[in-house]
Amino acid sequence: MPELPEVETVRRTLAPLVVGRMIVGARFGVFAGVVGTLTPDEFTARITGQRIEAVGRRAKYLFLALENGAFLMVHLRMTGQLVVADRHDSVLRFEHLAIELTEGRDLRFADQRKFGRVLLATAAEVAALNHRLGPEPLAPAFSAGALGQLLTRRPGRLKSVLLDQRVVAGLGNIYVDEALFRARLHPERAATGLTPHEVRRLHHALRTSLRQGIANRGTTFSSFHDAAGDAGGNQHHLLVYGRGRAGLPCVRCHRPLVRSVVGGRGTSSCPRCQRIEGEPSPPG
DNA sequence: TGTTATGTTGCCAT
DNA sequence: TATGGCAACATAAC
Repeated sequence: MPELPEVETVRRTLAPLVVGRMIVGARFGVFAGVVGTLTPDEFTARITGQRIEAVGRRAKYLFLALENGAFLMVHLRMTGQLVVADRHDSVLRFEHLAIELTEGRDLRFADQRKFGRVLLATAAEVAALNHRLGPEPLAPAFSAGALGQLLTRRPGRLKSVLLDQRVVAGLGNIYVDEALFRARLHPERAATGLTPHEVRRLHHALRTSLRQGIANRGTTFSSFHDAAGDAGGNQHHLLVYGRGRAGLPCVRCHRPLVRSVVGGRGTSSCPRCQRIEGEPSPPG
């Protein structure tokens, strides 16, 4: 679930709940590997006493800036959740870490599949990660021309290239499928073969899909919740994602959507509106 | 009850 | 070096 709009939704709900509060301790569940290679004691010792100064996002990463210049770098992967709760609230299902804050609050990290991580990172490590990632698709500098330049250098299928975080950062399976449908582009088109007009359509579609996701506070299928524990609403506004398997009708041409596998990822698309060759036909 | 799919990404082989 | 497949894990649905 957590792609750029979901992570941004967590950031927005988390920030007012933790910024300005100080870390006073930490508790661990059975999976201590959630913090990487540090032992629970090391992790706890290094963050205790630090005030949380800001909550930032880059791609699908969240960064909690600590006053000593270090960062707590969080990646939710598939099923990670970051929730603020009261100290005495019951342990969450799949809870691996509780960072204890002032005023009796906890920042809890839960993750059914144990892929997510809460890592303590230096500013240099954060800068290195930032350097490895492609541009933020909602940043003002991310123009259609910039997208076109990135795509011309990337062989491979369009969907796979868009999912590569080094090309554009923050896109995932949901929003790529949504954007490709909006742009009427087949996911298996060669990324280098788009016309300038198609690149402009894709650029607009990406930003529209992401902005809609944020406006709806993220897409919740099962596990995604914001830092206050609330589900998102964007699942009610998806055009194609998850709809190909059942062959639900295309909202544009009303013919059945199809499911395929592209780059190992389940993919929903409209075989009529998203053609591999040439311009798609008008609806009807 | 076994098989398959799931929002991500890093590793390994080619 | 770039790309594609798969594993990491737990669960739900078929």
